Amino acid sequence: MSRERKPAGERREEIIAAALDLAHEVGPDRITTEAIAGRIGLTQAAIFRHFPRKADIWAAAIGWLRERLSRRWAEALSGEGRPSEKLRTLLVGQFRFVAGVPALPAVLLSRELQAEGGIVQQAILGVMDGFRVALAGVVRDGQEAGEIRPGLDPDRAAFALIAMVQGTALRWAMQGRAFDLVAEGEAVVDIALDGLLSRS
Amino acid sequence: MSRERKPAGERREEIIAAALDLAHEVGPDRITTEAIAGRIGLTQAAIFRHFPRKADIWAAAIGWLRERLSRRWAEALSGEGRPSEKLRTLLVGQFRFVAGVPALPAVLLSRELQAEGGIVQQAILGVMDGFRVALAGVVRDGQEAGEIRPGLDPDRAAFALIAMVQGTALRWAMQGRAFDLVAEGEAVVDIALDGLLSRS
DNA sequence: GAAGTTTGTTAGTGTTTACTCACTTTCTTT
DNA sequence: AAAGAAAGTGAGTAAACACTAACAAACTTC
Repeated sequence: MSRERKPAGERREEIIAAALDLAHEVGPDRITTEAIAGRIGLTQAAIFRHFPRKADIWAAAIGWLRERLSRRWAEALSGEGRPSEKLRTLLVGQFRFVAGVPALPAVLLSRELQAEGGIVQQAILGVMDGFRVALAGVVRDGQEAGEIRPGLDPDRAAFALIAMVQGTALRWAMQGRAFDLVAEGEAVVDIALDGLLSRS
Repeated sequence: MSRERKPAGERREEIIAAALDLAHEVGPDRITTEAIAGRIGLTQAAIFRHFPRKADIWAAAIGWLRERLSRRWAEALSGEGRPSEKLRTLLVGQFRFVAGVPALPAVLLSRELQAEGGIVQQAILGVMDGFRVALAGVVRDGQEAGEIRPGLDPDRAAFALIAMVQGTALRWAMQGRAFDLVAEGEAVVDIALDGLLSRS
């Protein structure tokens, strides 16, 4: 009495999407295989045909996020524009991404993905560190171009900027996504960048 | 065969402390009443003598945190010093607090405390908003004293500063508390405040 | 078009977990 | 010292959950 039958790749995507949706709605640690199955119209047991263990769903979801994030950064970095403009693009892009995957802040803190000996967690941290290095590079470019205050440690500045983005996303998550994250994010980024720029 | 017997108030404190410890160790949504009981040397059933439902433990824990946070802010605000110094004290104080209650970031995002119709969540948001208003006030003072750039919306600046603090705490939590939060926090705060100050 | 593979179902199983109940032991009050 | 309240124990229950096993129907391949 199978209602619908789809190729495995497609079903895996559906399962990952459902998991991320549910992470947003009920929290990453509250998701059951039953809920995932229900959302895409399958029985609970069918999930295990595609992911032998529940933790594998998280590993796959993280991989999915990782890929999209890296691609987005690469695009922004290879683009044209002055360093200060690039910085803004990169940071605002982060807000756009989080707005599209609202579960992200909660997922990052979830212990669910410390499964498999924290390998998944390590992968995330690696991606984030890549972003930090990229940001620091742009800050350095900006200093050489005379656009950004010279007496500033680029790495520290990158940490501060990332913290601002993530902190704003955290507040957004805590307030039940009650405000427009991208608009608020732009305002915050503008204040932060203003502080970093050389003043004439 | 009761090993030890303590007055209810004391036991409640112990339970709250154990819950916060465990939230740090295994994550807020992974805590079991069994684990709490084990940590303080009681049987699981004894927990329910002090908190009829598990969610009540969270409500109490949040109350505990709320009280300490408010007290800390009040002290910093009533102190002496120029506005920029007060800002620094307030922000660094936050890092000290989080370092002392490392579970905090994860607890804030946990769905566990959306129990009781989100009343607990509302309380948290209220406290945080109080902090934001206080910060904005100090920023305004700083502007009037000519210490802080005038063309700046104090409320926005307060949001940005809080985001920086919370974002740094988030990173600290994600990295398994692997660096000295207070030291890192001071560095980040210094960069942020530098950006806000009037330059001579 | 038969054989094999892939994707799904139904019906479980063992474990974990919040919570209850009847009873005991310690502390307090008079 | 007796009575009553407060704090704890031991044993259990129902529900929820990840995961399994045996079978069925749909695609693929030759």
